[in-house]
Amino acid sequence: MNQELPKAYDPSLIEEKWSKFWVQERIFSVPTPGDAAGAQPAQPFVQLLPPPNVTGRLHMGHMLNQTEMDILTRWHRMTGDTAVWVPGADHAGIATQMMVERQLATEGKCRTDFSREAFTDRVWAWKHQYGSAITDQMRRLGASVDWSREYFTMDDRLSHAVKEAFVRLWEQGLIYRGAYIVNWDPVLGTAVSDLEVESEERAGHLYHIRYPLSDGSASIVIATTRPETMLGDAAVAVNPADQRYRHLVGKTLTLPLVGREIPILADDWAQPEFGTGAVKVTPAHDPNDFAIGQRHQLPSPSIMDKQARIELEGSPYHGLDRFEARRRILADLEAAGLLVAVKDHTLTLPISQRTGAIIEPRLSMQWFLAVHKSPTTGGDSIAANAIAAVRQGHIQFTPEMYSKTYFEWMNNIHDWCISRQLWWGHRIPAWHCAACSQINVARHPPATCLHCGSAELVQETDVLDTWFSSGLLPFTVFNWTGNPALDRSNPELAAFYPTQLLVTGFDILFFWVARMIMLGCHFMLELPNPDGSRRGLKDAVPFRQVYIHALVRDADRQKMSKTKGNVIDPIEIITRYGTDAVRFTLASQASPGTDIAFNEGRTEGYRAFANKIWNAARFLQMNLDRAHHAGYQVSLSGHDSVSLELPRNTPLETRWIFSRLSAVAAEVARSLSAYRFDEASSAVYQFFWGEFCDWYLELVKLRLNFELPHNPLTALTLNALVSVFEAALRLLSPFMPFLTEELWHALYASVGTPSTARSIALTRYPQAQDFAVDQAAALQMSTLQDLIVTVRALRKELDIPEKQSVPIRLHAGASVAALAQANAEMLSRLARVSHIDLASQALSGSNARATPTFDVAIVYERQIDVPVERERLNRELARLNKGLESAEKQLNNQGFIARAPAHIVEGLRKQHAETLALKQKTESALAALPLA
RNA sequence: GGGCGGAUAGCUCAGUCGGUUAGAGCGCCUGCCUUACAAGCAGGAUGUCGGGGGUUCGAGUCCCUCUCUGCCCA
Repeated sequence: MNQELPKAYDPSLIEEKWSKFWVQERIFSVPTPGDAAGAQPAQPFVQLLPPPNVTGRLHMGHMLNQTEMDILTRWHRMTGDTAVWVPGADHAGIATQMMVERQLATEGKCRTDFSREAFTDRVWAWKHQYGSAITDQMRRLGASVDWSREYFTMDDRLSHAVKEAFVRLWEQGLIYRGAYIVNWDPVLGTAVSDLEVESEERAGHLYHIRYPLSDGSASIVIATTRPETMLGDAAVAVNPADQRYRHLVGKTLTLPLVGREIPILADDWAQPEFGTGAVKVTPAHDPNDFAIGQRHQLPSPSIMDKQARIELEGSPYHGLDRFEARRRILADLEAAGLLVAVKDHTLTLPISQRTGAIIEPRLSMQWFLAVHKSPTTGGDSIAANAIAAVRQGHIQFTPEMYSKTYFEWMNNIHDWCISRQLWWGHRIPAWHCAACSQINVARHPPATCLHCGSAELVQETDVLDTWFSSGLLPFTVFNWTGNPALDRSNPELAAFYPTQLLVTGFDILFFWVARMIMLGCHFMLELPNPDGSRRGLKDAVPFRQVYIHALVRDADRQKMSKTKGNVIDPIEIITRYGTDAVRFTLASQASPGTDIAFNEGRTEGYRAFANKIWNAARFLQMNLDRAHHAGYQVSLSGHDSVSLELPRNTPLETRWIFSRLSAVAAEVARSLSAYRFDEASSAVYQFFWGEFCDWYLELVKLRLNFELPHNPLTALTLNALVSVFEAALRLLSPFMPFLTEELWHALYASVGTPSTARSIALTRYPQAQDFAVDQAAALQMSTLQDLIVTVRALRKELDIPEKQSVPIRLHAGASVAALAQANAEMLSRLARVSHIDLASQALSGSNARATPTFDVAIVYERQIDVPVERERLNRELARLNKGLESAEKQLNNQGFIARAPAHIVEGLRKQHAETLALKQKTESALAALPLA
């Protein structure tokens, strides 16, 4: 042995070392497969890390996501799959631009002080300086990503692919430009998508304003919550069925303060019961009004600029902020006697997710992706394919209910506004011709207009929505070019597309997951399968499985938020407890569909678990040390060749522990394939602590005897011990990669053989079939455990000092009796039993306990606490009676006997008989209690 | 308003196809410094499965209904 392990587990001493080792040694790098036609890599297991914003800091959601992905990746890698986990970061247009603008603000500057190029240079500089913060944090989590494949969505390679995708969509007639009402964020000065808008209820007012008829004969009172928009009114609408206004339809009104004449028209949109039943129509500043305007061919005068200031040359309100304009207009209307009423009204305001500004619906020129239209090149629409891919089961959601959410959204999806009026992002590859005003969309800047030949071309200033580029990632990270010849011979696409799994939070189900499905199905349908056959939806999908994970909340189940101040910083908590303990905490609570209440108490518990394993390793180390001194040769032959044939003289506990190992391996595999991280981690925890440490290590102490130089039992046990521990470390390694890596190397060092791999992560994951299973031994061990636990409980009750050994009397069938006698050493060590007397009669009385398989009594003169014992027995009796009652009720039911399956009836009969026997014993024990 | 969930021990959650007396972790109580580990060991207590109704031989589990509660969309 080279180095002794410190007495207590200290994660800070080992974690940095291994996270550096994994990265520097490129342990998780997966080489590009040789060529597309060549041998496929084993079974691929490919995942994309949901790219964090380059501006981001690691939060608990990331940590949960990465823990789950890492457990699955390490597990698949160890089962022999080609596990590729691709990391990267998102340029996050809006967030990053805001970050840099804030930085400029501290220097007293703003974006418009710079040229576009100078500004984006600043953003790049920012990115180079701070942009790796989140990926640096990731390394501390032990995420086994392939860093050689790391990307940034603004890299040249990806930018090129984004441009290509845009041009192709344009060529297919799926991208159009037009003036539509969009959600305008006046702080950012850009359009944002519906998904980036949240709604908020606020107390406001409903203003009733009188609009006089142009002929002066009458007037109409309209109701509005946004009176300033009246400057852009194009009409007043009333419901065609509304008797109050029917006679006025077709007449014109004179718009107060403006003097423009506008028509009164009939439209179903006007609800008679809302306000006064008459609504103003402002097509350029309200999506519903825009629709009315389209139906009635109204003009749509725009009255606000990009900062939501009134933009109306010659008007007294020109240049005023929208809310200032509102106050002035209301005052002026009131002065003119036209403000009829002001009523309290709760209104739902659209709020920009990013800036918190009130969204101003604004008519503007934007670029859209048509999702319901078939491409001119043939095939189904983007939405149709995306729906079909899930409907036909090519993509499966876990939990399954998210597919409903997905369908709900996809079935109601609108064309996607993909343009943003930002400077940071992928610039739309379009050029406007100053001569003929036509648009030129091209892969390279055109010298002259394709339509009129003019050289007066101006490049489009808009950039693409960030989610457009991230929606392409499942194929662009594998070097998709859009060039059919190149893509057909691209070995990475051939080997790694579709990816197997996407693990992410529900918050980006629409933003990202749905967009990847839409764009993936659309583009990859064009590319033939690696074997040259035509690709169907089944293989065009970007991933086959989607696992939606839960939200990490605080210990009181509150959502973490900066304003509440309850945000748990993963790095801070890792520093205190170690990464492995935090990972295990998350895994142990991660079951599909359930939010995680992050409780530090549990993390403390799992740090104790890590410490427990650490100390088990020290125990092994100590014994290996002794073994070496005593001249024993211990072998740890290989991580994937545990002997399935145990030597004939293998003691019971070793037969048992191998059987358990096999069962736990099966359980972990079953759980992980169902994303039951909670069950998998609990199975490993239970095995390691509850079986390996609590029982096996204690029993092994009986067999390790270094007094005699060549005790075969000692030799055999030592070899089994290191094999089991080594396998258990492998079993645990996806959950606790740091600890297991350290101890695995230390174990090989202690044994004195070189380790069989550079990292435990590259060894074989324990499989059920790797270990000898001995059902008989398992059953015997379980009986002995019962006996030991029963004796311990009895001792406790009799208040026998822990160190004092006492004899027992045992009444049981011949095989159980023989088993106990044959393992008297075990009973002696674990239950301090000095001697076993067999009894031919059933044992009852205050020193005895009965179970279905045996009765046991302790020979000890001290009297028990009679009232306490009476209470316990009565409780026991009540429990047994309850069971009997329930069993008898069923057994007396003819319907049950006739209809229930035979094994159920048999089982119940057997149980009834056992319970009855126990009841009689309990009753006589009760009767035997002295009256006190 | 539309859609989707949830309610089981003090807390956080499991509970498979409806099947025998409903489980785990944490917490709590009692005893023990036992040569790997006090970050430990041993033992123990804890339930009207939200209320009501129905289906069934049998319901925590399936159906209806009510109450409370969370989320998404408009």
